[in-house]
Amino acid sequence: MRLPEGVEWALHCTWLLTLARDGDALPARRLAEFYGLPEAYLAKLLKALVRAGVLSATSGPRGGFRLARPPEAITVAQVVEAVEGQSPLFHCMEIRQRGPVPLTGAACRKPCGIAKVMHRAERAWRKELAATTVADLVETSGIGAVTRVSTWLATLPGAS
Amino acid sequence: MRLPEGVEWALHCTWLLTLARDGDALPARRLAEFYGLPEAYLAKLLKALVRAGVLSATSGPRGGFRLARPPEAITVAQVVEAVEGQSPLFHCMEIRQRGPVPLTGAACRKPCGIAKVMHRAERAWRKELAATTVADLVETSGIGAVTRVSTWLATLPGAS
DNA sequence: GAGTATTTACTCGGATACTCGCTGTCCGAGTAGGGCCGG
DNA sequence: CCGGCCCTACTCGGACAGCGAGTATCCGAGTAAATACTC
Repeated sequence: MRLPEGVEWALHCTWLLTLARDGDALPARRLAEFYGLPEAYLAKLLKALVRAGVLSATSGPRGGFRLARPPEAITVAQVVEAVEGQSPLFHCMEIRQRGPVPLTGAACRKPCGIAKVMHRAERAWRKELAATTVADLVETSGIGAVTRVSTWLATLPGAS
Repeated sequence: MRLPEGVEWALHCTWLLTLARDGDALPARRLAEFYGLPEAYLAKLLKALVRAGVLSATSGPRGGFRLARPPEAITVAQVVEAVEGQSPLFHCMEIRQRGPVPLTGAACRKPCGIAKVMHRAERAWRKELAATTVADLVETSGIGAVTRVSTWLATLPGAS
């Protein structure tokens, strides 16, 4: 099993938009160009981020995407959930209720031990993702990564 | 994204084999019957558990699967990895090295902040899975689940 | 009855199709900036 | 020169194909028990 690659793209783009939040909005065309990604599919992901309230979109010339909230209020978990949907990694199929001797009734009110462990692990995973904000990502970015973005932003047509 | 359903099946079967470890080996046919699962596909998963050293298989009449190690020495993480393969949930594609202004050289020796967060979260996930053994699952099982298995095992042809 | 060779039925093991979600793509609706015209 | 109108080009938004991992399945190799036969 593997997390969709789009999660990584969404995180990188959100990080980039944080660095550029004082300037104009960046269209999907530019973001895809910067990271060498397929434009149309990246637009699909950014759309999901807009629906989740992480980004805001502007149509028309000089339009594009920008952060909908300050980066301190955007966690990595929220970006992941925006792309992935909020479906849990583990969904118990209740196979204990199947077969010739099904276990049903009051015995199944509580999840089984396997589901408990999987859910506990998933909570630990999400907790770590929620503990880091996009602002934290920017702060811990290497100086090389930041200057790389600044240099590229300066080459854009609408650079101030 | 969703974990494969086979992970759940493998965990339930390992748990069941722990309860039955004093008796005969259980063939995939019986396990699939008990949980109402497709026999051939379950056999494929059990095969993976054998390759991982979690189960041992015996061919021929009265053959089947049993635990290869005491249940205290089998963690949930090992069962998950046996089925899933040990590929990580998040694999950084290094998109920072792509595009018109690639970031290459010494700046990419260390993983980016996004990869760090994802890896940290994944370690937390695996740590929780490794903290629980199959023996723990049996101990915390409800009495209903245990009696259900005992009742069913008694109906088997080779029941002692 | 005991031992042995044979038969038999049952098991795992690997190789082979099918299905759904992630990936990738397209065109249409909407918007805002720029250009043109008239006053 | 200034204001208003129109046009254009650019953006997002939703709907439509392609591929790979997961799902499902089959048949062959191997084994151990049960059987039949012989002594």
